Amino acid sequence: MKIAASGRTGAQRRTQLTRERVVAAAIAFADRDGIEAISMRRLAQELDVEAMSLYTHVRNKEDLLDGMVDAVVSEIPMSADPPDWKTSLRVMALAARSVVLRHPWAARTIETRTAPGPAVLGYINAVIGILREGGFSIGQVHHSLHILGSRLLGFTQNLFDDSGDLDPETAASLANQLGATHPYIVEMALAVTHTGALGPCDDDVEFELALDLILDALDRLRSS
Amino acid sequence: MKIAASGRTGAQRRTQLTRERVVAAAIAFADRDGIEAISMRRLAQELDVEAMSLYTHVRNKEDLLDGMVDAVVSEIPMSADPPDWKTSLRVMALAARSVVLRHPWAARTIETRTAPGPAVLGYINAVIGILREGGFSIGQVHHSLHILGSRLLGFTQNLFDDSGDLDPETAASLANQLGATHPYIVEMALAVTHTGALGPCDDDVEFELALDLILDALDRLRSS
DNA sequence: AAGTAGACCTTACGGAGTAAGGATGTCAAG
DNA sequence: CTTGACATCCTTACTCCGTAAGGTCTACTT
Repeated sequence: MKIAASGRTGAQRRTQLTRERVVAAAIAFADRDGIEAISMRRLAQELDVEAMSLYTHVRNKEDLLDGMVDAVVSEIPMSADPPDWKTSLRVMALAARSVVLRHPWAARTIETRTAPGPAVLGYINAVIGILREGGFSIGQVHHSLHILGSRLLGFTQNLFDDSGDLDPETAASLANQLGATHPYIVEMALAVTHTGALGPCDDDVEFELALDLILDALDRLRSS
Repeated sequence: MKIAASGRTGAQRRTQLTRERVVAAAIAFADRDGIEAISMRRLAQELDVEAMSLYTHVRNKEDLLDGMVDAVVSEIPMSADPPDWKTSLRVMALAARSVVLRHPWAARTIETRTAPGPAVLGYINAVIGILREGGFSIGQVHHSLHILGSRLLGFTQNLFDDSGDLDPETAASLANQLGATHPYIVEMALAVTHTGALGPCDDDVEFELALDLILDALDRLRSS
């Protein structure tokens, strides 16, 4: 019996609420007032709606954050025809950085995500693809991802960590699904299993390898 | 008139609550149940005390987290007499990593801190000291910190960001205070000001420089 | 004995996320 | 035109959070 409820013709109150509109509003809100300003109630207010209505389009707040991150990542342009791997990667890293700088909350939020969305998968697939096409072996690509670290976003670290603990059945079906659109990710993921070409990822040796590469780089910086 | 309150002789209920005990309990709790399990109420329960009692020893929850991070950083051993800069840094990075791995919540929590505690300051001072003694110029040290990035903890990024926006007066007194114990930090901080030897830090060029160094490192990795 | 200071407790407030269920509108089948 | 399924949005209510305000108790000083 609220005025607002009876004064309009139901669903077309203004424009239909959708997941996209909710996520977009959340991003704009976070850009303006910071990520900690986002609560379901306040976001709802921003959309001229009650808090619980958001749950029609978003499973919960975590899901909302997932959506925000994925939307931001999808802003990163991907060059259609890449030159050599090095400039491709360079351009990509700079593009990613500029996008993340447009959304100051993004870097921190990305690091708290656990499941990658479609845009994130596409992005990672592209990165791996650049390296593979550039002549890197699977093992070298794996090392490279560890070395690049958060430099091209930050969620690459934990991406393949769980690939070991799902049964072979679902793993195979998942690989088939992804294989069509994200072949490089599947190749990488399959290599980083107990039975794969690389075996399970040993974070300790990866860290040491990356560290030594960087220390050598510092050495060269020193004598220049 | 509660039983718990009258059944003991006041302050020596078990052992006095102190900031150290509160922080230590919080760390143990977070190690066991994850950082998101920590609430003032639950932590108080863990210490057999009411929530508000914690505020006698901790300004607020942020202060508690600050304390936790600083305590963890203080666990990182620092070699008394360093050999060459490269192995010193290597040992330090590996030590830092092993400490952070003992506290899975630490990496993420560190990145949300804004003000460094004494242990963090000591740690950063030691890192800069290693590089300076190793023959790096101030500018080279600055670049190195950007390149190392989160590899030796993660909070180095934003440390000097605010050094520009405090008036010269307090800056000078602060420099004097710190100078005795943390000379390398002061040297670095003074260099990264508008009037300092390096001028204000341009994050964009720092990022590009670090990126290019890493891409070159990948290049060498590829042909090996 | 009286006063002071500090450690700890009680109560209470506003805000968070979200479970459960109700109202209202759209639309297809009878 | 009616009916009923379905989606969207709202209402209410619950538990938990951080912490402000003020009370009580103990130990120590004077």
